[in-house]
Amino acid sequence: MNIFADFENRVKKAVQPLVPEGKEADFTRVAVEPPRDAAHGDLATNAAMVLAKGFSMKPRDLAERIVAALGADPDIETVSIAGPGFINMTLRPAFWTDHLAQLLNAGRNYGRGAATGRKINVEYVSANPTGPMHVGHTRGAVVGDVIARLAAFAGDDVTREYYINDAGEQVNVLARSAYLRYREALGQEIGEIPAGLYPGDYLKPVGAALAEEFSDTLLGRDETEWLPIVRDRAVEAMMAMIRADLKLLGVEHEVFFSERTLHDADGGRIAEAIADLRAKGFVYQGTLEPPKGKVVEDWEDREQTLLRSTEVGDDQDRPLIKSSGAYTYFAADVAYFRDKYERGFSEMVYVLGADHGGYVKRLEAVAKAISGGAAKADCVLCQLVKLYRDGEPVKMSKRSGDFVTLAEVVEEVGRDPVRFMMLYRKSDAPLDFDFKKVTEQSKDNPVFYVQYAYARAASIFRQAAEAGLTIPEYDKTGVAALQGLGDVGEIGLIRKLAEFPRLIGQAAEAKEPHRLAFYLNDLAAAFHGQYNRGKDLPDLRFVNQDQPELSIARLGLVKAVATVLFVGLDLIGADAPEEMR
RNA sequence: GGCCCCGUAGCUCAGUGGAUAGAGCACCGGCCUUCUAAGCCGAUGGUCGCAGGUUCGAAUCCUGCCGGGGUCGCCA
Repeated sequence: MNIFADFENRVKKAVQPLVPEGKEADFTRVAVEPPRDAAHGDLATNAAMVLAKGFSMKPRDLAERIVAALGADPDIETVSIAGPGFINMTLRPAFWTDHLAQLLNAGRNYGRGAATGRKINVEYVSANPTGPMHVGHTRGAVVGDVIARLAAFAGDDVTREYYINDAGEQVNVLARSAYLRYREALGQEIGEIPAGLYPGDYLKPVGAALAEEFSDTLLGRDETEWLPIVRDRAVEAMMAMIRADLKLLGVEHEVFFSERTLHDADGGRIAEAIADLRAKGFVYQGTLEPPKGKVVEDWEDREQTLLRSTEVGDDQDRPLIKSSGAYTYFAADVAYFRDKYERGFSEMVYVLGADHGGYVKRLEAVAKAISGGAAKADCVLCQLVKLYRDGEPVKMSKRSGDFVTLAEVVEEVGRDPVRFMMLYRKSDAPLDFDFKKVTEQSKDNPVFYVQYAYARAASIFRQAAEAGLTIPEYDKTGVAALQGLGDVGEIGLIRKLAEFPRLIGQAAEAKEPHRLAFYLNDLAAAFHGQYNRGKDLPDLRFVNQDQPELSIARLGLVKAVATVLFVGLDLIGADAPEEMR
């Protein structure tokens, strides 16, 4: 179904007999791509340029022989050599209409990859369970979610995972904050929330629930007694809130992994991981250098248990056990990676905020140390989102707890614009999000533009139905009906559609979901463009009373566009509306 | 200071080894007394931060600079 992969194989077959005696062809760099300029044809390959040296031939000479071999391919209409040795192919119109029929037969499975057998784990969001999701978490949530959807669609076995940081000091702070609200719920005067505790109102219901459950029995007791109880209730409540927020965004994880389980039984899982690494020779006792070029007050040079991560690509060895004997946060990370590895994943994707860029190397190092290269860590960094309202920056103050929450954003503009716009930029570039612009109904707003393309297709079908036209099933017998398509814009649309399976593979492989958003915008533009051509040239209109057969063929094309738009929007997690309100 | 990300048209950005580097916006010029709803068509606009290198070929890969952002911990 991926015509580029298809023709890549045809090119390789054509080249195989041309391999000189005693030489071997290295096909790894051979590619078949859509040419930049449509005037160059439908497909282009660099095979002659890439292989010429190994064959001890001149690129153009080799190209001529490849061209001769490809000339026998019945799907190729013309094939020519251009520039330094490009081989340009133009396919027969029947190939395109046949491909269109295949697309229509595949329906919403068009572009879906065959099962790869690869198990990949995508960890994303993993926000601390200390409050509601704020807008800063949104990008990573959407990016991770769509990376997972793309990978699954491309054929991988995907698990979406959320790491709950429920073992550190911040959840103790949460517990103390909730305890204050508990006292408040019992009618005590608590005054200002002390600095260092979480001031948000969202803890009031937690306090009330505690008062309900325990009445005043937690009062007057030592913190060591009430803290674990309050902490468990508070973390649970925060996670319920976070899940609800994520659901508003359409984001769901299969696994919520508790950090604390790694620490249970005296840190059994962590101890196992360290023992494992120790057996592999990566663990030693020692001291670290203070960071250079940065003044660290009260630097203490104490001996700790360290991971020799520099051995596997890290900049610096990392502490596993503090001089106090406690495990570091990093040690839990190591145990967590090992847990994933033991669950059979060969690729761990981490979607992180850009401020975690420093973790990339150490995570990659952990992957090498634990798996010996059998599994890899793949980090995707998401830059900040800046909020605007009609061009003016939205002020946010973290200190006062006056941040914009994810729920507020979704409530104001809707799930679809949020999801789409979070992808309308490379992850590692900062993103501007304008509350006003993302809901504008104009060509400048890609969310609207793409959804409108789908709605327009639906509208065309409604008109066709009124005109008494129905779309047949485009199975093998229906191919003939499509052969009336031949206008340059129509073939252009089919070419654009044919790029979809390739794009899916590339976006999934590179973990770059923004490519899908841009592709959909391009496809929508091509579709709107063809539609608009019908304004000046009535012969090109999709529905044309005078030419019912041609109209039916064109409806097949519209159906194909609608199908790919639907699948693409679905992968982004946005609706494909039948009409715009 | 080390490491990571970014630098492409006036603006916002695509383009992860291919051909004459693209899109939207802005600006400019037409069309918009009609059909297929939320405009359409066209033109202008570039030392791809700089300098080397690898390659048949570099915005893309490597090295070094310049500029912007992030990061550095026995924190979580």
